[in-house]
Amino acid sequence: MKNKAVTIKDVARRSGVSIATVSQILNGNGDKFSPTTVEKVEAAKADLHYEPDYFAQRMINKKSKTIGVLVPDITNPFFSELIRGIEDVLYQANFITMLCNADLNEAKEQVYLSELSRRGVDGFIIASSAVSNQAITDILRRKQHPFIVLDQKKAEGVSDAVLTDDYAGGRQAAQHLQSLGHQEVAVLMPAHAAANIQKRLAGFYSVYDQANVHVIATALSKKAGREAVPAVMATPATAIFAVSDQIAFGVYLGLAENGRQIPQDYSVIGYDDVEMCQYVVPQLTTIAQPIFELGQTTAKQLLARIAEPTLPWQEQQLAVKLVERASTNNLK
Amino acid sequence: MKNKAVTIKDVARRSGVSIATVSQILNGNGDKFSPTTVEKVEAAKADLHYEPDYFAQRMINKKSKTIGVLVPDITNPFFSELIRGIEDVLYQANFITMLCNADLNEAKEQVYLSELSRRGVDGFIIASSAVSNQAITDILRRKQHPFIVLDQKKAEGVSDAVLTDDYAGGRQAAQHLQSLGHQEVAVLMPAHAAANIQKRLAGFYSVYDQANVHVIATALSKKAGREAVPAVMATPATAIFAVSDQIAFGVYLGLAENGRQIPQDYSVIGYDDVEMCQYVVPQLTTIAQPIFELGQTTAKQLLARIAEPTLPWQEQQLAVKLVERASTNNLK
DNA sequence: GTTCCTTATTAAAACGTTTTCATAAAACGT
DNA sequence: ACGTTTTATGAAAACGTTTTAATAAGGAAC
Repeated sequence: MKNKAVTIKDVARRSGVSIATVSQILNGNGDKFSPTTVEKVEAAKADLHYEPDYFAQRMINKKSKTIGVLVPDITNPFFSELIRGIEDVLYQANFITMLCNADLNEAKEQVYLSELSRRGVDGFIIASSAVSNQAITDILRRKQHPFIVLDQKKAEGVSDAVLTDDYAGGRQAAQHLQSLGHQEVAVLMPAHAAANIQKRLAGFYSVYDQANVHVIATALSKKAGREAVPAVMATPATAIFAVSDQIAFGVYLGLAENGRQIPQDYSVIGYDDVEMCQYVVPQLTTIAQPIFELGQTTAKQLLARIAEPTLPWQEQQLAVKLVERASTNNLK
Repeated sequence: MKNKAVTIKDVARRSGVSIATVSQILNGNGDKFSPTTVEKVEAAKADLHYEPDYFAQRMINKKSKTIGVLVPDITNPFFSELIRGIEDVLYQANFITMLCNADLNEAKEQVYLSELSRRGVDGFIIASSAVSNQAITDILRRKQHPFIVLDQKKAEGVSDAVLTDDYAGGRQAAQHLQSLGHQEVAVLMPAHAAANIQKRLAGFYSVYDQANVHVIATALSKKAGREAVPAVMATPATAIFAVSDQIAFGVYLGLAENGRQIPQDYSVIGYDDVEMCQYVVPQLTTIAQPIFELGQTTAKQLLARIAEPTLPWQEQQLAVKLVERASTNNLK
């Protein structure tokens, strides 16, 4: 606590010029000054280890080259992969990303959102589904923060969005199972699922008749997947569509505990294509979302909006595709 | 962009008092003012949706109630669980945590570190092993930022630290394998491992003779674990000690690809006890680190240091324990 | 040698707060 | 009615920058 921070005044004093001169030179306008002056200032800066005070700077330049990312749960590999994609483009654009883990806690989400806002981030990426529209509207819109909501579309024409084609994903899963000869199938998904997950079910219904699909309410976790197994076994289903790989991993355990084999007794298909799918035995057939690319696209779009705030709202949709591995069995 | 931010002046004007009065009242010193004044100010604040400018405040109050957390790879479940623990205590203490993912990239790490520093975080938790001592010394120490390095001890008596008992962990793994009758065992770990991982090996050697352990250089990833399998099979080992669960998961796949069964052909034991261990088939026997608690302890210690910067450096060590599941086989 | 550009530099204002100190008004004691 | 204390409020300084407009000094032009 002894070193009182070195300020621009110290640099000015040591190099025998005014603070205005120091500021100019240090901000790249050095060509307007004589070489000797420039050199003196540079030297003084180096000697003193001077670093401009961030807060003082921000009082003038309102921009911070930072963007805030809000995710519901960092533990979920989907989000960690997503973040990788986001960081990939943000870092290259010299933005730094501040990540907040809302931890499935809406209050926390609010706190982080307003905190990031106060700290002058230049924009937000919100992957957290719990954020109520109200919170978004209140905080983000009033402060006119550029933001982009990811992986779900709450309201039309009111913000940018990047989505994946959930309907097609659900449809492909269904088509795959049907082509394998499964007549009755169980779908594992949350009771009050976000819009994107609802669409997966809708896509599924475009192939299977409602009478032949058994929807079982399951949270988006391994634990919930495991616990859903008895309910599945109470139906005539021979195949299971889990709307997230996490659920599917839980199902693996649940099935094993009940002495059932994958894919002989049950075919299972997941959703997301998290890295772990390849390491589980048998390897998990799943609907692959381009997670990394989703992050990249989102970040790019946010950057575009920051650069050009008056652009019309834009909505992008990324394709998904079936990745066939070893967890589904042909009944024919 | 039309609404120029509302400042304290606007509030003062609207409520017919001075800005000093507004500031006092809004900072909880309202009892020094007449009730009517207080009420006018509160009303004006509400009407105008006034929020004090963060940067202006920070120019005065140097504290930010934020701590920066640097991790090497958010994708790794070990770190995501750790972060959960950290956030758990930080959030309760009304601190907000800013997470930066160094992405195994040392340059990125440096950038984030200095960026967080500039932004006036009150302290750091550094779980990122790539940070060179040099960087820590330069940035953190010069600025006198409280910080704590996690999961490794680079230098003695130079900072706080929280560790787990890696030596005991390695030892327990070895004892378990030995008690099962394994004579020759393979250890999968990085060639230039961090200090904590080296200790696991040391602990292992306290049980097994060096001649009977076959160390195979393996990065800390699933992919690397998978690729290490042929090398393992070239040794007489009947058991595999992977220094992280990630590696062990890779080994599962690699063994399956080579037609070997766990635990009949090979016993495998992991390290960390990530949630996924329970979901893999067979369930993975592993050395459990108290990951969440590790995060909590670290955060608490940092908070203690911030509150009392002159405390002597403190070092805590947490216990680990063997969790026996289904991936190890008794040869006797 | 006066006028007029350049060129190199700086004084001062601004950013939006918090805090310290002074002051006016009211209340009190006598 | 007058000093004294208390209460309620505001003026101004400070935080550390960036930016704008002004100034001094040097040439060049005539």
